[in-house]
Amino acid sequence: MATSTIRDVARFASVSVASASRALNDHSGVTPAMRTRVLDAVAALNYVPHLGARSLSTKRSNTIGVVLPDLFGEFFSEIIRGIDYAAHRRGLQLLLSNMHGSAQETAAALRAMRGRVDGLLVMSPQLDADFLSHNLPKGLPTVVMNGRIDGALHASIAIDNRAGAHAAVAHLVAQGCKTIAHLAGPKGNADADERAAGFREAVAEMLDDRDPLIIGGDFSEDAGITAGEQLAAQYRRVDGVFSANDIMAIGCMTALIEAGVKVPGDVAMIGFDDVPIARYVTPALSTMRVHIAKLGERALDRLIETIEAVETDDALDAVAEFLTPELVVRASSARTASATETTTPVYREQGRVR
Amino acid sequence: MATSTIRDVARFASVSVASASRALNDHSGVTPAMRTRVLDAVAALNYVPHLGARSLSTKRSNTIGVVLPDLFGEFFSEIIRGIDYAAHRRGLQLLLSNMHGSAQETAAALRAMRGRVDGLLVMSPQLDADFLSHNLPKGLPTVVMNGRIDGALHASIAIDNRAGAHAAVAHLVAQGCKTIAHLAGPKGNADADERAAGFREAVAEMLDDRDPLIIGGDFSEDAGITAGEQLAAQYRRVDGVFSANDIMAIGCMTALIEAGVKVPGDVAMIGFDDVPIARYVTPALSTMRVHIAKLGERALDRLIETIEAVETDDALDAVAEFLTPELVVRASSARTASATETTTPVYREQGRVR
DNA sequence: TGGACCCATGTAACCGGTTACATGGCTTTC
DNA sequence: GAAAGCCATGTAACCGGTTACATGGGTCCA
Repeated sequence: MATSTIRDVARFASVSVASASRALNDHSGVTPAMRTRVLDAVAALNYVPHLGARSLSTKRSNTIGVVLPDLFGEFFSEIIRGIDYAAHRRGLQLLLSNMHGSAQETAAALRAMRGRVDGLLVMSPQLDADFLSHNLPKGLPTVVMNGRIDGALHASIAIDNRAGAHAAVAHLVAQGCKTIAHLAGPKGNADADERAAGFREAVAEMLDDRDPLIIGGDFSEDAGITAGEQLAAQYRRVDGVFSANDIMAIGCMTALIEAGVKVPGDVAMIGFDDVPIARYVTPALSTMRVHIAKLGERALDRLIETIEAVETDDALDAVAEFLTPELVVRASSARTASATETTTPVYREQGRVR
Repeated sequence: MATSTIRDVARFASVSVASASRALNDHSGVTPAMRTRVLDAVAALNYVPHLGARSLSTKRSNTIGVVLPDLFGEFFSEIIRGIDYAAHRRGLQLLLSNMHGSAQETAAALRAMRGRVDGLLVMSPQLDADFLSHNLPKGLPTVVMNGRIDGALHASIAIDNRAGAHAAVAHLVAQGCKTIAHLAGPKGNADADERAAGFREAVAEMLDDRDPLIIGGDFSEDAGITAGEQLAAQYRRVDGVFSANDIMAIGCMTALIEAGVKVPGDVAMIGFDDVPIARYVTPALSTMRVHIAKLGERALDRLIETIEAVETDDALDAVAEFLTPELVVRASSARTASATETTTPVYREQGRVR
């Protein structure tokens, strides 16, 4: 049963392919009689349009390319969920391409999008602007999530990591912490680097500490455990820890408690991201909530704007947009009697461009 | 800067389009001189092939369509991760289509795949076989994950929910439970229904209980909490709970503990799935581990086999394959002194066809 | 020296849609 | 009653690749 084409439909209905096409796409100027003849033929032959062929001639694929790095669980699904939600609303499909590994592979993934998508969503905390702007197919509308394209060549949307770090430190200080350490993410990761930088600024500002303890990590639970063991062996030095992500914070907390250090009694702990697990650990983890799904959703919305702007020849300037994380206070940092599990928006600098 | 086509490349290099195409695709019978001329032109014009056009003429898209229902966090990302891993190894891309909502929408999503993918991976715990086999584009190799296509029209791969339920009950019985209740998933969901059926069989067999308590749920945490409150109010009746998924088990546990019921002292608890959170709650949750990523990976592998079989005209019979969940014992069910956090494979019936 | 053969290259058809333009039958209008 | 105009339909070109087949120059051998 070879699948049938529009020419089969036309032949079966004894009309021309042009008429068949017009009838199928609800064009004006088609007789009702014609329409039903074509539709009958479609039903009889079980015809399904070949969308690849269609997009070749219309230059529209109704598909958005999504290129993501290797992401740990929740982050990945949440961002896809956000993108998918916005795409679905518009009847768009998603062509997904994870880039495990090398820059070369990423370049290949990017080129593989040419001619299959109407626009591109790229997330690349590891790659620099040069590489991207050199490898993105020209003429393909693109929105960069969470990277650092400084040249303003492309629209971008990112998490305001600095503001998040400031808020986290401010919270710990408000809880009475005097010596705060930072559990950092992998070097070279844009988010991790910015959180560390924000931390440095904040402790310098609020505690006049210009040489704070920064423990290297890689966003993994094991790194958190190692850090916790290290801290426990010398814990007198710190009374607060700001971790670059939740998973490390959880590992660190586990190790500290295991070693007899009280959390939050001896050391207050705060993470970053608000992954679902954060709520379930004991003590529940305070964190800077990043609305990841919204990041994806907003990115897709902006991509659509960009695509439409290109179509109408509007020049749309490639502004950077920021999503500000939200402070979520839970038990792990609650040293004072004040309420836990409250979320306090801080450092609203939406729209700020660096 | 209009993006250039292969004809531009050919013109620039003063060769024919056929030669350009051959040089680009490493065909045999191309002079080194010719190859370099073409490659130079490609570099000069910054040419990137239009993959949509290519797949139209080769009838190969190197893309796999993935149609999933609305899935809660970890499950979604894990299955995509598995599929992506296997796809990536083969240089394939993924065209993603979530189906929120109606059957009609799902049908649309399925047709939208025609002409854009080489094969289809469909997951549909909610939809029945008739609907699927009626709406899947004919002639498109398909593997159904986790659904119930009984007609053996398509290859399928699913979780052995019955075996999982048996193992869970067997474990609770081994822990000394005499009266076990089931916290069920949404009616109409194939997985949920099978887990409930397996539970019924198991308690009838092992405890001679033909009318066990089954509490309705919908896979959400809230449903678990409600169930826990209900149980606490009358908890003398049960000393073990088998929940159809982990999230409900966690909600249930929270509510029980809140109400002063000891877990596992008064009531032993076991879930299903082994989502990451299971390890982190207190007490850590025993569960039937489903290797979700492997499900996706295996599904893709089988799809490739199917595609290759179609190409070589081999008849490949559409056998159903099952993945057996693995018992993971943690604190929530540890009433005897025996080891916790051990995984014991049980009910290995891999390859069993119903 | 000429015919057979090989092989690198070119010409043009094809994949399956869409759509600009041509066509021709009908109504409208003087 | 014929010219003008409208509108439903058909013809064929086009999107950007691949590839079957034609072509023609060079080598080999009788």
